[in-house]
Amino acid sequence: MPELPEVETIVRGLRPVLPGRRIREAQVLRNDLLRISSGAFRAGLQDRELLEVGRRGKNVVLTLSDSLRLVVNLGMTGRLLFLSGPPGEASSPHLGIKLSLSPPGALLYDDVRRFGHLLLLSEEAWREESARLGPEPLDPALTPEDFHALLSVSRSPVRSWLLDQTHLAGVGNIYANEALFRARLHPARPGHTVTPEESRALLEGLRRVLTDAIRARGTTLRDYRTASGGTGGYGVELEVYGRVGSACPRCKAPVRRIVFGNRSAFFCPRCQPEDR
DNA sequence: CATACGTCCTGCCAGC
DNA sequence: TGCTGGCAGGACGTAT
Repeated sequence: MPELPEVETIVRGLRPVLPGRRIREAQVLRNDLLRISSGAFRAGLQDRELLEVGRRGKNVVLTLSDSLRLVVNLGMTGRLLFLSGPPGEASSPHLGIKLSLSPPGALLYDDVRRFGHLLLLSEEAWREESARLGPEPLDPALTPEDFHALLSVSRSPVRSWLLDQTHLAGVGNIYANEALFRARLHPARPGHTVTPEESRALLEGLRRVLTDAIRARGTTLRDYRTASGGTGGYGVELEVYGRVGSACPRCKAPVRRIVFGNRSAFFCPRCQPEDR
């Protein structure tokens, strides 16, 4: 899916265009993207103003009038697209939700696999949801000491730990693997064996990778698009993710792929030795 | 409680 | 050419 850099890119694309617009009408073409009835969803959005656009972890958070929150989680293949001007026949085969806006424009949610979902929550309900997520990796308030304290109480492989949104919010498989490469940590290292120095390097690597990816407007492997429909350019900068067999950019050893936790992990066996 | 694994869904691509 | 199996950025539910 869209991970933190992709969601942040979408948010930055929507921020200049959504606030100041009102939802004239909501259409639900795919019911299973919602956890409430489409009638309740449509009624809840109708005539609400769009006030703010934010992000928490991998969620796009739209603040509406009456402090309601429309929270969009894009799953693996979700797209959130803004169309300006009068509603054209913006038809995609997997269009799930369409919000018609005034002044004229539209916000579309499109999702091939439909692993994503949209929530319409009160301010209080959103606060509770948000509290279940871990800290934001780019928040300067998260210190290396905090980070190590969180990681070092887990017996999970560090790659799995990074993917757990209750530990840290926003990291997915691409950037977890890239950060581990930069920190020279084997993806299967149990969290509690990671030293303070190593976890400092991991947090630094993670922050560098995430900020570089935001600068490139994210990684488009296949489905991800920015809010205006563009692609992300970070794919060419990936050092290990998806690069089985190609030369490690540091030492030229062939990149390996292993599977655990039902996900692929990519790493350099020489730069990221399992034992230490 | 923490951790591990299968599952949801569709599409694409390599290999036969 | 056409089919089949494997794989995909996520996250939830269930089992242990």
